[in-house]
Amino acid sequence: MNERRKPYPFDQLEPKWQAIWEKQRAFHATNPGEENFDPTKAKFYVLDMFPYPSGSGLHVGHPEGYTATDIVARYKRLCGFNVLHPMGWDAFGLPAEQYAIKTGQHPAVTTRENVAKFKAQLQRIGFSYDWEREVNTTDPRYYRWTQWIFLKIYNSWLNPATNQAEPISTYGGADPNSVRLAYIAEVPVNWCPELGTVLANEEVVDGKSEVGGFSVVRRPMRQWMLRITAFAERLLDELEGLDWPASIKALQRNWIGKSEGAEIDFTIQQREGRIRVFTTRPDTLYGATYMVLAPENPLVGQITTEDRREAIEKYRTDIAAKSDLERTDLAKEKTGAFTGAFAINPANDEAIPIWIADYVLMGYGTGAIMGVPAHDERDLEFARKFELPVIEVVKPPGGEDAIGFVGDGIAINSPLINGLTSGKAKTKITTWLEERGQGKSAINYKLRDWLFSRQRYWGEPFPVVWEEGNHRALEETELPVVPPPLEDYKPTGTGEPPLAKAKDWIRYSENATRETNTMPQWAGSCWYYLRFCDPGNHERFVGEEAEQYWMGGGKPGGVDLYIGGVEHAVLHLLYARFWHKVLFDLDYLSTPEPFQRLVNQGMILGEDGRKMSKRWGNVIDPLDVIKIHGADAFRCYEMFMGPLEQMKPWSMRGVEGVARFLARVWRLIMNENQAGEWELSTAVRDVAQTKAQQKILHATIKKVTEDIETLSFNTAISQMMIFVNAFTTAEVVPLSSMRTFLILLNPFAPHLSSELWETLSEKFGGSGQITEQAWPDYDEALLVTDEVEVVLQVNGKRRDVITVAIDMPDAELEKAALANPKIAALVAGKTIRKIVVVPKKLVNVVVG
RNA sequence: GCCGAUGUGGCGAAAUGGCAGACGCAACGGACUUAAAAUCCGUUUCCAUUAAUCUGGAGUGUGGGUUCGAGUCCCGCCAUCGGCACCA
Repeated sequence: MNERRKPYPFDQLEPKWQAIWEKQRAFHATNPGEENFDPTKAKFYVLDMFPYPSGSGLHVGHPEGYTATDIVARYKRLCGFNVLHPMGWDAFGLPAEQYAIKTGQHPAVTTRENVAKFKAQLQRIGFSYDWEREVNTTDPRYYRWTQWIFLKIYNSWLNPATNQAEPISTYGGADPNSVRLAYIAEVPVNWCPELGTVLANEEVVDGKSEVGGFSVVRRPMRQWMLRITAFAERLLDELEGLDWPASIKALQRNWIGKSEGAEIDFTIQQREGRIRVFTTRPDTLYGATYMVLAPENPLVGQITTEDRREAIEKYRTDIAAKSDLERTDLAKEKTGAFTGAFAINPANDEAIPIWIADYVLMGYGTGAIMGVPAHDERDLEFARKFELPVIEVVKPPGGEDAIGFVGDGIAINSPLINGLTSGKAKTKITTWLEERGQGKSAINYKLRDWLFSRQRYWGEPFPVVWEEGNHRALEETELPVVPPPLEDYKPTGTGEPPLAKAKDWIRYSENATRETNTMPQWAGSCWYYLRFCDPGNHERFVGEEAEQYWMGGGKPGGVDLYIGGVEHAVLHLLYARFWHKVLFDLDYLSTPEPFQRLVNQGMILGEDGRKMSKRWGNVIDPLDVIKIHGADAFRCYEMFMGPLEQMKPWSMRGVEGVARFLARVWRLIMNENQAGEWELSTAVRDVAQTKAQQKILHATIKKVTEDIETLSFNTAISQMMIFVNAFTTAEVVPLSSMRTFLILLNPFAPHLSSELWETLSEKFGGSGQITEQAWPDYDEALLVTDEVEVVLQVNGKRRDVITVAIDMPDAELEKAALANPKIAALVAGKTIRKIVVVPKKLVNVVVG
């Protein structure tokens, strides 16, 4: 009912300091060449994954990572670094467009409103972003350069000789379009006939459209593709040197999906031509008793015999009607059909039947496999279903059953390689095939080229026009290509993008029309970290000097710390690395990798332990928390909950606990007078610290410093609590202890510490705000005391503890232990086998 | 199935191979108060035992191992979570 009294006036001092910081440009990072730039300072670039500004505003998950980076940013500034800590908006996307379809309101308007809301929320939490560097991917001044980078990609190719992206002009072949890093291809997309539109994968749930639940089919359409597969090997290799979580590296490795093996050519019986298969187990070639083509493989029509044609066509039609989900259902039985044709196994010249089956995918390898049922689970299942022969060709090392054994062993029933281990057999058979022109070693990747076009309105238009059926890139001077205003954002229903409705806009010239597809949402986020280095540059996507300073400086270079959610583990982080490498090859960038150190914050669950969602009614709004406890308490609680990377449930009680801690800090320095006003406590005096106070202060400096470096914010806060607990009972609170402590607290609770710092300065003097101070050093010598507690053990079990001089020699410690009555009693009558002495820690007496 | 992560009090969690449970929440007891809130002080892993805050034992998912000593290192198993999934 009646509002509870605030434990300290955060509702006044927090907005006060936020206004001061903004007015003073306190967190503005200066670029080389800018006024006040200090070349003696080292740079530190700490970055958040910028958000999509949705209509519902922030939830408590967003500020978790943001608070972590803010603490690091504030800490590094106090340590004397020139810190780049920016924020922006990844604002192209579906919700704004769908809202536009419903209401007719232009997505730009919706976006502007949402951005304002997000920004106000972030500012209320007191993040120290350099707002002068704010970027928005939907701003023409931004996406002009997104389009410019597309032109660079379009006008490049990967030269196999150098394994680098080079301008297309260095390509000597006849058809440059066949090697461009951006190209056009007919690829299957998710087409929803009911909605009359193409859907992104994320909009398809269980084979149905997310909206309406209509069925979605695969349909080939003309699409822009980016040749990311050309960089597969480098994306894989250069992952190694990055300071990223092992799990994220594993996810990317898995996504790239490198497989080493061989391509083997099988001739077709009584017919011209060959069928090429990819296998990771060329050593099992003698066990290949049949061959399977993907149903969509174009060879199927050519090789099928007349008597089998009807059955094959029926099978292909059935498969085409199936959704991806039905097709990949692992629980279902294997299906397939015999083509009537036979292939010749190059190892033994035996004829083996050629089947088609949907367990072979057109999109991986060559769309054809050799069936080795004895040593592949899927092939075995298929062979059993259709009664095909099973020949064992690998003997397991452990003597288990050879049929169904998929590991490495010894080759058998394989004249050329009998007796060899699987590894050696692979090499030998591959060499043998190579000599006869029937195969070669090969590497395959699961990674596919990036489908880069969308049939959407609210995205970056392509800087491309079409002339007589050919695509042509625009000149850089023609950028930005701005989308036309539309009255109706609905999909056309024909599969043509909404931009196709803008008849005037499409007409580029007499005989050229504009590309009407737009880029996917990932485009803008592929390079935003570069734009932050120099957001106002009108001449270049990022100035050379700025790029070299922020991305090139420092030891490995790049973004020094990047924090964000795991959901971007593969897509955003892989796409951005890809673009970065293209630009690096083309000499626009200083480093081959964008993000040196990556950390994923764990998800924050609701108080009920479930994922926060409207459905469960367990969503926490940061502003509600801030209203009751203040932004500093909110920040500190987010960090105190547990390790940053870990998933953890929210607890309002927990917030109260942290708020109590901050109130204790306040009351350590402030006192409430008779009139109910806060004034500086008379206990705070400019006196020397006691030895004990000095020790705990230095222990706190050490712990907080180390914990910030390792992002262990929860234990840093614990230590500060210990510090405060130790001082609450003190009758005299030394000024110097408080000043140092406030600097340590500043990155965590910037408003409170700023206010208290100012109050102390008013009374005792002192220069500058807390944000202008230097991070304190600790003195290791002050941490040691004259005496230490040494644990006494018998056979590894703690029996007593004694206090001794810190420098007591081992021999004396041993003596003291044996003289201890408890130890003596336990040792009496037994043989002492050994005595382990750990100086300053323990003595362990081993008896037998 | 494959890959990855995680298992510690009533709860969130701490612990360079060296006193398991720091810090916080909750709970209980006390001080202050007419009362409550707030604040401050204390207790709080479990079992047994005790007048006791003594004392003894057990204890970090589970079974082994290495070690004077293991939450921590090694091997096997179980459970939970996340990702990928007919990728030849």
